[in-house]
Amino acid sequence: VVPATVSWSQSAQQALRSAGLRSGGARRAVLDFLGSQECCVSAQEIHSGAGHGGRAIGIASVYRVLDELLEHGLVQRVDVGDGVARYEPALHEHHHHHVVCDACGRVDPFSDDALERAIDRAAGRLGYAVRGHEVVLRGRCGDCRR
Amino acid sequence: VVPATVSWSQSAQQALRSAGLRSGGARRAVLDFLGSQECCVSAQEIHSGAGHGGRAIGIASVYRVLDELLEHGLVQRVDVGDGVARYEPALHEHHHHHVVCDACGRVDPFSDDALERAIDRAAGRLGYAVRGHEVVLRGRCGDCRR
DNA sequence: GTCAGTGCAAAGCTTTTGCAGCGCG
DNA sequence: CGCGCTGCAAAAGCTTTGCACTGAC
Repeated sequence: VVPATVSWSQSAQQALRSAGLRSGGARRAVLDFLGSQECCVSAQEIHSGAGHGGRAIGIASVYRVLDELLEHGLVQRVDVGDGVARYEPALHEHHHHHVVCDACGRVDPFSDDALERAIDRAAGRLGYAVRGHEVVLRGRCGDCRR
Repeated sequence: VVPATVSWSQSAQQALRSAGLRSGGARRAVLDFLGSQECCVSAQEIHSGAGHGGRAIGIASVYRVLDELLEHGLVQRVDVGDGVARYEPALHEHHHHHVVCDACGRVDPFSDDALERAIDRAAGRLGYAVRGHEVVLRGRCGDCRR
């Protein structure tokens, strides 16, 4: 699935450029890092994991880039209930949700087509123009059940 | 639906007592306030809305009581993505989820049986012992669509 | 009388904002 | 070569913790 992730950071960069935004080092570093991730990551993880040319980027830039990406619908914010916001690329081909372990904090992705259909049907019955959704399951992971 | 909410604060109080916890003024005030709410409320809202005998309760007590309630499964934590945690009584008869307006921040509850069934089925396929879940839809409410 | 519960104040975290300077287009 | 992007540092929330005191049992 490497091709898909690579193309996300590229198409995201293009989308921002089309929106009239310039491309600086910090933004490129955040895009590259996010595109290389399997699942959601926190702002702090992006901060320590992303860098350009050996130099670290400012934490403020991380939050600013994430804000832009959110506004353009290029990333999805994920809130698993531990007080830190996580973010992941909005890949429509690999749409998924998350299970969180109450004991160790581990987060795993999962996907389910029937669940998606049920959500779409429920969303249609509300007085909202629904544009996105998020499902979080909580429980104990295999390791913590022992 | 008043009877249901009244009984929640009472049964929650009883549950805590059974767990060997004492019953102080702050805890009773938080329980009464939570039981009287229609939907999820933030810790700050509980702090300003709950009081006992004309005296306000400390914000620290609010968080401590919420922690106990969470540990005993008596409240559900709700995270709609604005950075503040919200809480509501865990009423198994009135289980529901939330829609959030991206524009004005409004939060509305909704429920859907087919959605619940889809979640249960999906949860059964994971290597987790799933004990709870949360669904958040995002979009524009009727007022903000104009 | 003992010890959990409480309130206040201070500390800890995540996230936001102000501002001077660099660098993309 | 102007204006947006960046980094640093300070500020702003929300939430947690320490501590002395109150009050439930």
